[in-house]
Amino acid sequence: MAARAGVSRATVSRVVNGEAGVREVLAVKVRRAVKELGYVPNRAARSLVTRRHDAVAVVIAEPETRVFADPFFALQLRGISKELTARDVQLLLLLTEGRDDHERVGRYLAGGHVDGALVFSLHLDDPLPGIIHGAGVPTVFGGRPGWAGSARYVDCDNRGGARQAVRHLVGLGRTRVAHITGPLDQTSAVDRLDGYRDVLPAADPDLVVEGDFTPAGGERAMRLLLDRRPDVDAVFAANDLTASGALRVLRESGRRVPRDVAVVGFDDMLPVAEQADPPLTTVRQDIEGMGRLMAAMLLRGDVHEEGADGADADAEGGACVVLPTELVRRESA
Amino acid sequence: MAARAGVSRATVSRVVNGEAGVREVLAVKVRRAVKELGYVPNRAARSLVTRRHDAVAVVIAEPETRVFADPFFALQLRGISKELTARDVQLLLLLTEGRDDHERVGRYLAGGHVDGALVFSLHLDDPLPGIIHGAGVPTVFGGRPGWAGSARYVDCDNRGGARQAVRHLVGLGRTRVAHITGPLDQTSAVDRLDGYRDVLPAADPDLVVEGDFTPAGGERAMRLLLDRRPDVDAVFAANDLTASGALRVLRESGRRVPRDVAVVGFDDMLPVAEQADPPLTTVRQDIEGMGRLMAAMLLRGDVHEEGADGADADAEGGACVVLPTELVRRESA
DNA sequence: TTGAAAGCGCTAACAG
DNA sequence: CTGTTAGCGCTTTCAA
Repeated sequence: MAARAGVSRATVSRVVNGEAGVREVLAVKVRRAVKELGYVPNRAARSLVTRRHDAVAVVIAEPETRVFADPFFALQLRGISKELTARDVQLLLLLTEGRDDHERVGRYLAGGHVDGALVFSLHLDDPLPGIIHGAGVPTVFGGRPGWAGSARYVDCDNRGGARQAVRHLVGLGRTRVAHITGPLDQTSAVDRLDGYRDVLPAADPDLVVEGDFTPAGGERAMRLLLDRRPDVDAVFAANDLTASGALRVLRESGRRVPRDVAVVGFDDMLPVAEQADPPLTTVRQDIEGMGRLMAAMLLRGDVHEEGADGADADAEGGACVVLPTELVRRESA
Repeated sequence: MAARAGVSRATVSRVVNGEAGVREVLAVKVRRAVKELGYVPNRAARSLVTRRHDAVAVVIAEPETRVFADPFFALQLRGISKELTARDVQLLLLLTEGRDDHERVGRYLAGGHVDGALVFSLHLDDPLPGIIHGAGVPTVFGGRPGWAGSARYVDCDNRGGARQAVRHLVGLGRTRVAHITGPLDQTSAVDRLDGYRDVLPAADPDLVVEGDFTPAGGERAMRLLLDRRPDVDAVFAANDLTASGALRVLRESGRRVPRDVAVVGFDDMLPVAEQADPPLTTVRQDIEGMGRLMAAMLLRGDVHEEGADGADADAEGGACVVLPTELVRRESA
């Protein structure tokens, strides 16, 4: 390689890594040789000396299958992938299920094989985040972690979004606004419930039923709700999947949406929200953007943009970023 | 490390890598030192000399968002992850969208940074598989690739499964059995259609409508079907998502399932099939098992089992494995 | 059975 | 600005 270009290995290295201070003549020669030889630097050798890896781990802690039914992670992953690709950083996927895996992941991360970790852990009592935190690897969490500490994370404004949803319902003149929550061992669900309470602090406790972010959970909750408060005239569902289940039950019960009962979801998961019957009014969050932001934050730099990305420019080392939400009006409310 | 155990680095290496021919006394010392120091071998240094990486790339070529609405990949990924974890092999995720990405991925794989690739590419005209094939990396495809060549792949018996479904419908006494296909630029969709035709070679062409594996596509197709053949008394939908869309339209049209129209799906995607109204009779395939098998096949070894895995033991270098399917009866047919 | 020594392919000081 | 030199941490001959 160096021979082919007629320069020293050091010079090749400088050109390949885009360092300044190489005469253009030589740089050209090197680049030509690179092309001709199809030269690709050996990452192992490089990271052996630089002590960087240009790789980050994405840890998804999910004992349940449920997650996979939800396009949520997939979208976030895609955002992460885009950002990492733009920076030529590799994405290592670590899927866990169960205790043993936690240790394994902890060991792996502590082993220093990656430059950082992006972790998703839904449940408040999950020990994994703690383990990872202890591993001493730079980490950014997806969604606000459950503890009080000072972890860096990216989340959407769950509470604010919930307020938007409920205010919209109230603005429609609805007076018996129910809320089907998510699983309350996840901060996103808790925050959305808090948002509901912000607007309706005096709501009848019977109007709040716990769901689990699935359509089946939404159905169950909606039945219970109808049972306890047949006069309910609006429902804020903790996510679109839940809303779709609720819609089904409302239809079965002979109620018209939005005339009899107005429904608002959360997420704006397109295939769900748009296909719902009627199409769902919901709170949009930029899931893919959150993914990009997580990666950018971990790697300390701005998001590599691809057009005007409204999201949020300032990813610089901030402790946490909370992305705004937006109410999307369709027909259900 | 070597010092701590009072032996040479060479000996440490031998113990760590489980090579035979080290006196047990020394081995014990080394293991103790490893534990005490929390020593983790440096993968970069190792792969620099061994020229292996203990890492495989999972390439998911998907220009569309659609994939992510389908838990299919997620499940397969999980299977892959399990198998790789059992072998202490890292999973690198490569998501692509668009031409540029294809080249990038090709270059990456050709660069020899991984020991192999597991690739998912849905569309027959996708250039990516060819590029990867040309990169000279050991590769196993998820699903039968569209070309005639000799690629290694793991798939389920789409055609046989379709036959099971259609025979079941025929066995129920249905005489006007329709088929809503998947997108016909994917082999799985084509194979399922072929299976339908195997059983019903003389079926009215009007009974076959193209869908796209989504609920929305299923709705559209079902409407068309009802329009063209209002007397249809059974539908074999190319997957569960499609079936769920069809069910909705059937309900709207006032038809009873299965009394008026029997419906069978494909995949046995639990959250979809079980939640459907009525619960879906469908063709089950072991998606997670396919993932495990892909990994096992790539790495040339049997599946690391975790209990009695009925799937298929013989992953040894075989050119391709086609997993059996099973009809699961619920209420829709 | 064990240790000494060489070197994987690269980058980072340091001279020149 | 460029080349020379010295390792990064590991495995692998080769001797002992």
